[in-house]
Order: sequence, then C-alpha cells, then structure tokens
Amino acid sequence: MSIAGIKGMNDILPGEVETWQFLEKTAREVFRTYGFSEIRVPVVEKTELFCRSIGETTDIVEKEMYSFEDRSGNSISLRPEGTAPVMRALVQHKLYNLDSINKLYYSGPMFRYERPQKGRYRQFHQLGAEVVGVDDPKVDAQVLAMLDQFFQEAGIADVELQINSLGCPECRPAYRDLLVAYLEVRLESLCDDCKRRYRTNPLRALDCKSTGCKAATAEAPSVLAHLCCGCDTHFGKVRGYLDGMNIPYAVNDRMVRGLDYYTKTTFEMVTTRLGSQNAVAAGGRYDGLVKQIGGPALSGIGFAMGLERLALLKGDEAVVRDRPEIFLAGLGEAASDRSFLLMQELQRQGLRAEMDFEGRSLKSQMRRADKLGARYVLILGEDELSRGGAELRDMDAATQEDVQLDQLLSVMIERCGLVRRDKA
RNA sequence: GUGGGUGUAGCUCAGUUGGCAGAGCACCGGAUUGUGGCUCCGGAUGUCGAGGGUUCAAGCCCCUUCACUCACCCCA
Repeated sequence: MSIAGIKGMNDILPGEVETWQFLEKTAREVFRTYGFSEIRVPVVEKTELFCRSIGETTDIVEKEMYSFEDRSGNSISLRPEGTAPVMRALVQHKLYNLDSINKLYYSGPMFRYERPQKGRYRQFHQLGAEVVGVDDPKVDAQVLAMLDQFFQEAGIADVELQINSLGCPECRPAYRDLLVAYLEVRLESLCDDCKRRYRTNPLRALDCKSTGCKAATAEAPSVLAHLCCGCDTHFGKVRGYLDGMNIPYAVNDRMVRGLDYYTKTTFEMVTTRLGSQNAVAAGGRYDGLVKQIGGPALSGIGFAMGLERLALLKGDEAVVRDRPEIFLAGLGEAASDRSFLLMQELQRQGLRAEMDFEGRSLKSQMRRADKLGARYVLILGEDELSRGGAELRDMDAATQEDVQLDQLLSVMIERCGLVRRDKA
C-alpha cells in the first residue's frame, strides 16, 4: 500500500497553483502600495508564545495546537496563526526603535488540529498584514481599505465587509457582566455549549447557530451601546473614514473573535459561498498584545486571509494557459538531435520551447504540439536538415514557411517579441 | 471530540433478485511515405479502499478496519 499524505494537509498541484500565485502576486502589489514590508518568521515557536497571546482558554490553545517536545525537552508548537510570531519578532529585534510605525505582512502555512471540511484544513495558509505602533482610527481605516482593494483587484466578488467593536479593558468587563446577567436568566433556552461557557465566554452565545440561542439572544444588549467614550469615538471615526472612502461595509454587533487579544475594531470579510466557513479574512485591533508577550505597550491592528478559501472563491478563472512559443518536431535521429540543440538555444533566450523525447511519429508530435498550445512548430526532417532549413508552422493561422536554421532564433525573437528581461 | 454520506479505470460515474468488470471523458495508435484541432476506426488500463465471514459463486449480503467528504464544534 502506498504512503498517503497526512489528513488535512493538501498538495497544491499544477493547475491549482496558478491561482495561488495570482493571489499572492495581487496581495504583494496591493500591500506594497500601502507601504507594507514582508517579514518571514519560523513555522514553530515556543508553545508559551501562543498560550500568552491567543489565550489559555481558547479552543485553539486548548485542543487544536500541534505541540510537542523537542529533543531538549522544550515545548514547541507549529504556529496556529501568524500575528503572535510576527509580534515576537518585532519585539525581539526591537523594530519599533527603527520607526514609530511598522507595517508588515507575512504569508505561509499555519497548523490547527481540527476535523477537516470544506475550506478548513489542518495545514492551511494565511496571508496577513499588521500595523504596529499607532492607534489612530485612520490606521484602522487604512487596513480596511487595503483589504477592500485586495478583494477588488483579485476580482473576488460576493464578499461583504463586516465590522464591529469589542471595546477595550475599560468598557468590556462591564458589558461582559451585563451579558452574563442577561444570559443567566435565559439559561434554559441556550444550547449545551453555550450553557457551559456562558460565564467564561458569554460573547460566543451571540454568534451561536442554534435556534434556541438565536431566539434567547435576540434582545441581548449590544456591545456597541456599551462602549466607553474612547472606544465609541474611535469606532465612529473608523466608520466615518470608510464612508469617506466609499468603502462598503455592514456593522455586525454580534461578531465575536476566537482569539482573546482583540480590542476595539474587529472585522471580517464574509461570504455565503463556502459552506459553513463564512469568513475568508478576519482581523482586528490588538492594543494589549505586544505588552502581553513581554514587549513595550504598542498598539496594533491586522488581519489574516485564508488562502485556501480565497482560492476556492476564485476557482480557476484566473488561470491563463501558458503556451509554449515553439514546439520542435524532428523526424529521425539526426533531426531530433539538431532540434534538441535548437531548443536549448531558444530556451536560453527566454522562449518557452518544447519537443518530443520519445521518437514519436510526426502526426503524434503535431498532436502533442497542439495539445500544449504551441504557437509555432518547427518541422525538421532529413531533407530540410540536409539543406540547413526547416518548415516553421504557425499553428493558429495554419500556415507554414521555410526558414533557415541559422535564422530561427532571430525569426522567433522577432515573432514573439520576447527576450529574457535579465539579459539586456 | 460527535454525526451523516461516499469508496469500482487517470477523471466523472453506471453496475439488475449474488452469476465472466462497464460507459463517457482523458490517454495511446491509425485513416495512401512527413502535418494539429473536427470526424471515423482501433487499443491499453482495474488489489471493485483493505481484512475477514456467508455461499458452488460476492463489486453486490454480514462483520471489522482505513481513507475521503460534508456538517456540528471552532475558525482563515
């Protein structure tokens, strides 16, 4: 029996990978215009980093981390998300001393031990961005604008930007108490999960899909109505800037977060096209996080996009076929050898050239050239070879002409207008 | 962790009350010497997910197991 891959960890095959490359390229271009620099951090970190940042009682830390001891007995974990490692690096290298604002983006695999389903995998990929050092609502609006622009340029429609504010250490405890009290008298109608956690994580009930919880929380107090003065004006300004930039959004005061570090502005880019996975990007402000992992008191805001989910939404519509410029069809050993050398000369010039390595008939070489989508086919037989020429067939026009082999390079470069950029 | 669905050719899937393993697509070859697409003709391909059981006989029935998938939970 052959060895299969690990459950929930997928291969990205030719034909799919083009979509990923498109998404990554689009993100790099958009993020660059907003002044973000890439940062690359390791895939494993000390387990403690995630416990302290994400929260000891979150599902991620409690039951979803790939944690293990290395050979010296330290507990390390495959990263379940990207923000904590990036903040760790920022603190470790004191990047905040180089500039008062740091705009960083990252991309790479994350790991969570969950049951896989559509749009949810054990190894998944996130592309995220973080702004650290400034808590002005303009920064929130910039991040949201960048996210919006990414979706526009990536051509992903059918998504909605939802925003909320979760308050800060000033106002959240009071709201939380209020909500606990509200839930307490309605415990009977809550689902088992919400009953169990109404004290530890009451916000979760607002987001619960069970009909009982939906009904029970219909009249629940809204976070937005209980923000402190600072959070309320902050949220108001963010909304004002979004309106000013004509960025569409919806306020969703029942949006909650799975990670403990979020404060004030939170947001999600949601879709209805991915089964039960409705978030394709999510993020928010995390003003206490850097200090919590042992750094200075720096505010921050960021988001992460799920590449698998983006790729599912995008499908393969973005993929344009990469056609070979030329296919060299040689007949007989001598012609085949000569074709091989010619092919290499073309490739060295940056032209995509292909040939047959299996000594097939001309007919089947033509078929293959057609299948690959070659623009031109060079037909080289014994006769042509002896006089130093060949037939160059234009596959789209279905016409062909004689060319001298020593002219082939210049003819092809002229036709395809393609010279390797790094040569000149 | 819990529940449902599905495992048959490279892919998508048929397969009758248990009786020789099938189709379409894809692939390969051919249709007057060396010319693609369209058409036509021909060809190869299987551990029927795995293991066990019942039976003269199992893709089909029974048991076990694994994988994939969707949903719950949770999240990107």
